[in-house]
Amino acid sequence: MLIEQIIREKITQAVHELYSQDIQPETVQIQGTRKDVRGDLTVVVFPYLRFSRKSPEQTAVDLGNFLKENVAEISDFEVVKGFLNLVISARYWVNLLSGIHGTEAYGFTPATEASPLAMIEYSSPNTNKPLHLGHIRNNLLGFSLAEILKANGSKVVKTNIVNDRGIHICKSMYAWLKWGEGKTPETTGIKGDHLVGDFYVLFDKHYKQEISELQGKGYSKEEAEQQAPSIQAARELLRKWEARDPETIALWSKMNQWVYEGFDVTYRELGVGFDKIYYESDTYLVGKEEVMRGLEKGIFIRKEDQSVWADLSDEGLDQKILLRSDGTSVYMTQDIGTAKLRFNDYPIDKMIYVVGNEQNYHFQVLSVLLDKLGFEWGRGLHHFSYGMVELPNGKMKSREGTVVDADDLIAGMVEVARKTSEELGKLEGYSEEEALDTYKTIALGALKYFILKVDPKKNMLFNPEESIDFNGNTGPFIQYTYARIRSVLRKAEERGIVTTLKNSGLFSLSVKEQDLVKTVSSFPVIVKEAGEAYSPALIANYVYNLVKEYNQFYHDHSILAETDEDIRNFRLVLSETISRIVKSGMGLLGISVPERM
RNA sequence: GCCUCGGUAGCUCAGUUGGAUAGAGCAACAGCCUUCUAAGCUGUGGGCCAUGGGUUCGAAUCCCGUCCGGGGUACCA
Repeated sequence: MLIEQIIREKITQAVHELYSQDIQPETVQIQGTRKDVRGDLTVVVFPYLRFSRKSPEQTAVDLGNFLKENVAEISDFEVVKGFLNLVISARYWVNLLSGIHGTEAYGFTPATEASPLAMIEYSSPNTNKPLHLGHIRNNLLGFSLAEILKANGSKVVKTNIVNDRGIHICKSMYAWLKWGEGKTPETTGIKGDHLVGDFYVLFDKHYKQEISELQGKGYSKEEAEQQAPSIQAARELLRKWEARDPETIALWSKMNQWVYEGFDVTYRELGVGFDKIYYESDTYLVGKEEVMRGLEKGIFIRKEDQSVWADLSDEGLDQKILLRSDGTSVYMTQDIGTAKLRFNDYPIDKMIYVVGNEQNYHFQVLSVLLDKLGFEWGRGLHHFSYGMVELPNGKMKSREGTVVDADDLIAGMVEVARKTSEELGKLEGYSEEEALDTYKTIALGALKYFILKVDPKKNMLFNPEESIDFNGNTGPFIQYTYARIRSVLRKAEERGIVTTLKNSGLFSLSVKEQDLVKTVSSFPVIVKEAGEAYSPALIANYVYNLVKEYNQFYHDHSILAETDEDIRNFRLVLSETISRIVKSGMGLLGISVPERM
């Protein structure tokens, strides 16, 4: 049993015996003792003053004496300012570490047959342009969240809804037909998603030009936007697509395929993936059917112009459009259809949407709409809402060209990792392939950690001028510490050191060593909290703190020294345990750790 | 206007269910490579936790007001 639990129960008992009051063990407040004060754990005694009718100091002394007599692991206590600081015996810490060291996948709860199934939707790109930094945050959060939920004993299906139809892709198609000269990713050597994105930009360029020309001829802005030949042509393509015109469908398939091949490369670089991919072209009609069903049942209303609406004013929300006056579907319609298909396909207990906070209102509405349509899981939807990535001059806007392209960013990071590594003279003796592999691991570690360490719900800032750091509170810092521990362990093995952890209780532990065991032992709590709060940032900051503590320890203590065998072994086991926690913690973030760097 | 999220060091961010003297990194300055990897470690400076009230033994944390900023708010996705 953990020492905290023992203390809780004994404090409960003490309050009962000394002050004749019954309290709940869970309510006993225990926290780590401040670094500058003697002790390991601290009990807050203020809540018991009204029972004891004594000063905080006297109450703390009473309880301290009781604990010291009744708990073997408590070797001493000290009272400072009414806080009861308990000193825990070295024997306890050694036992604790030994237990952790012997536990497979410490802190992880494997899923069983009976485990709930969570479906996580993330990424969800449009097929008209390449992925950018905003998508990276989405992808990393989604993937990490899946890993965290798995670690907490959940079955997980990762899914992606690809927004593959609509006017946006028709714009790229039109531009390609008109100015593409038959270019393909093969003939140009350009990654498919970028090539299609280039035509999207090209479309926009011509479109804008046409608008200004029309405005010069006396058209209003709105008229010009409607009348421009390019947009007319794109709309015509959309009509043909919806009419299943074979030629249009073929072109659509071809260009989307280019994009998917491009996306796959980026996904692979990021290390994310999906168990099931849905395409909007397959789901939007289902959504329409559902809306029509709702209309028949009288849940929705049709206005004079034939548009279909949901009136959610009794829910404190507005009216929401579900089908346009021309009968075409909107964003909401598609999400209804996609949700229905998913729940047909899987026994989903929890549906999680990883989508930016600009969609908060949308998901509030979606939840209510699904509920009204009679899906009992509607209310249970969870919108994992995250803040946007901002640039120093504000929001990323694709139309203004202020986006940070995902592929460019990754390539740049790898280049910096390579340079830094070469300057430091690391990785000597590694083959070129091994080295490149490590550079990628470090680069992606830096990028992923940079994004995941921030509280998901907050907006975050990315400054492209200052490339992502490799020093300090960063992924590479954590990876570096891991690599160094692995190096120590390799050396120990070379020297034939066999580590058996003795608990003679004859040696004492430094404060740092106790702190490290304490921090390590709280890993399961952090994993659980991260799962409940859906927050990879909790894991990231925990791992950083652990590694920071270890680094300080590393410089103060010799691990391989032939001093006292028991102490040396304790330190080796401690190091090994920490390396394992670091590896699994980083694994929850989708960050791998190199054996050398 | 209404809804919603945020405001902590010059900058980027932490801050457990309300707990002791507010925590890191970056940037600046001063040290530390002959031991296990210096992508590191140690030290110095840097704070009205936006602001005014309230709740209580105790508030960056909870409640109310104000100011500033982001996002959303009926036919974009």
